[in-house]
Amino acid sequence: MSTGNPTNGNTTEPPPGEPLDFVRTIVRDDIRSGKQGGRVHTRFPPAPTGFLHLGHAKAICVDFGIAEEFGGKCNLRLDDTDPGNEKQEYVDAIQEDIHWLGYDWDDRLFYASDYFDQLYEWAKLLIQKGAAYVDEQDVATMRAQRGTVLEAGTASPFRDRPVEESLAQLERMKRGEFEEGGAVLRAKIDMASPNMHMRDPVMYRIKKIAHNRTGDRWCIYPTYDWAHGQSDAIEGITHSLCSLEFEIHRPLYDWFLEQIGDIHRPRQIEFARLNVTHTVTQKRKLRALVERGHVDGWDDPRMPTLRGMRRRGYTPASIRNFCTRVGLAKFNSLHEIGLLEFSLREDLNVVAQRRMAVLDPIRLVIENWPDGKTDTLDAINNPEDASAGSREVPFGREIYIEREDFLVDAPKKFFRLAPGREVRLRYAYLVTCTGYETDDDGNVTLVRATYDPDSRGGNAPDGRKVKGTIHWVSAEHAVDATVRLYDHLYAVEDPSELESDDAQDGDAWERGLNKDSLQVLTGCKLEPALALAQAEEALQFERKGYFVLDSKDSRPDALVFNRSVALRDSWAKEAAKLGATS
RNA sequence: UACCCCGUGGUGUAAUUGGUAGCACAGCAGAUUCUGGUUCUGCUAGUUCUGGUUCGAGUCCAGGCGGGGUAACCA
Repeated sequence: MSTGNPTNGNTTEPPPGEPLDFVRTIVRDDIRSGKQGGRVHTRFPPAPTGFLHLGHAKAICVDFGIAEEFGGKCNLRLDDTDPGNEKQEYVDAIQEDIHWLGYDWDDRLFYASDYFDQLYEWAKLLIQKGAAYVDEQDVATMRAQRGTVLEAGTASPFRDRPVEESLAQLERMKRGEFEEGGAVLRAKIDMASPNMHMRDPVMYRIKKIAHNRTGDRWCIYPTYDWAHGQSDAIEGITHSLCSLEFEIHRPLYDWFLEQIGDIHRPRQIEFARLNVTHTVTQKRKLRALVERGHVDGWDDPRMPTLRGMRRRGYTPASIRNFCTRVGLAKFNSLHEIGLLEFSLREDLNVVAQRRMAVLDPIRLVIENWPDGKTDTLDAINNPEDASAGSREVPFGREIYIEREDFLVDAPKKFFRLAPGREVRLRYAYLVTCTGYETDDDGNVTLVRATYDPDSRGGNAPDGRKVKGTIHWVSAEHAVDATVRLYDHLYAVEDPSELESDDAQDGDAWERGLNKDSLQVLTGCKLEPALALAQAEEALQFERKGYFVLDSKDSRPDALVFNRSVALRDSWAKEAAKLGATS
């Protein structure tokens, strides 16, 4: 997948043709004009404070994708400047998930903490230049002094303390001689700036917490603003791509680099983060869903985390394709989840092995089939891929069919089984319904039919047309399984709309959850070949959807399958119309 | 309310930089089909508004309207 360009050193060629999004246009123009020596070097900088989700997938595709397309490189950098929330588990998971998505950083795995020493030296440099100072006020005071978006802030009494004093106090901060919150290092910029981030932002704060990588060597840690741009500079990043909310940080990003002076100057470019209907892509909200038990964990198949989607049966290609379809812009957009589902079906359609599985079984007895006789029929594994070959499927006198494929009183357009009607059993025989039985409540318990002995394989001997084909599973050979049907996490299209109104009710968005996002079906009847299903093997249960063996809960003697996505169902639309008009 | 960013069919995203508004998804209609799947064909539908510059404006200018972001020692 790598399109690296080692022979060309640091010269790169823009990709040919095709309209480019605004970021790629900038990158291409920079290459053409020779900026950054024609080099492209990006980075993906996640904080190791949670698992990667669909929103990250977009950023990964942008960061790694652009580097790849232009023959450049992309670093993986763990932005570990907030010890306490960071965990090694996340560091490992992030790497695993990026690899799974299909990207790689070679030997360029970095941590912001790799630069703590350099950052400290630069901090002293800024103090010496009179561009930073140690402030010993408490948080609340500083907050009050910052002013508001409407009013200018006021200067800290420490703002103009002597350079030597700040230098000495910073050293004391580093040695742990202050309590947490006792002092911070601040950039000296402009307390009246209309941009709040320029009102003497904090560069270092004290946290007496051991760091995942640096242990207890430090008790002062750089803030995002002080760490990020400098890390980019150190790594020789050319284009530092991030989301829109950092737009207002850009003046600060540039200011720090300007102050340091003679170092590499990356360019920050912001683009819109990914929003998808019927789900959320914010770490905070996903965490709440897990902690409040609305889902079974970060890898619940309903979660838009990469791990959840993987378990659900999403493929790396489908996610990557979705991300390129979604595009890159500065407009805050909300993408239909249908596009994600389309991307999944598109990929699965060509790779999934077809199998037959009856999810809501009802017995069908073929009255003229000899008792005890078993036939073995040939079934195609994948009509989209001849090389997938075929398999054998056993057939007998009693089979299971889908409850919804039989109707006592069927409308004309219902091309399935009903008294007196003929239907094809996929890859098997043509059968005609001769009757049915019900229980006391009127529920159908059994369907009776006769088969046409000359229709083996499913072809009518006289060429008569049989419009309907239904799937089935031999009762004698059926394998039992639990099947989990997943639907959208949220019933509402845009969960973010729920939280806006009432500030008191910060968790209002949870009320938009889809109560039926998980439906567990037990006693499903599968064809024998499904007993051999492997984790992450793409499967299509014919006429029902794409499924995958659950990688966590399935056992050989208690199979569990997850529905990745349903098939498009034009009959459902038709049926809805019929229902609506009658 | 201040500052910054952004407004193109239902959704999202293009338009050779001032010259025929294209593509994908969704929707609708039809064809094909041993999956009501797939595939194929056709259709519906759009430049936020008002002025200005120009032979010509989605594109440039001014103003309005609308949406988003920003007042953590999170990133």
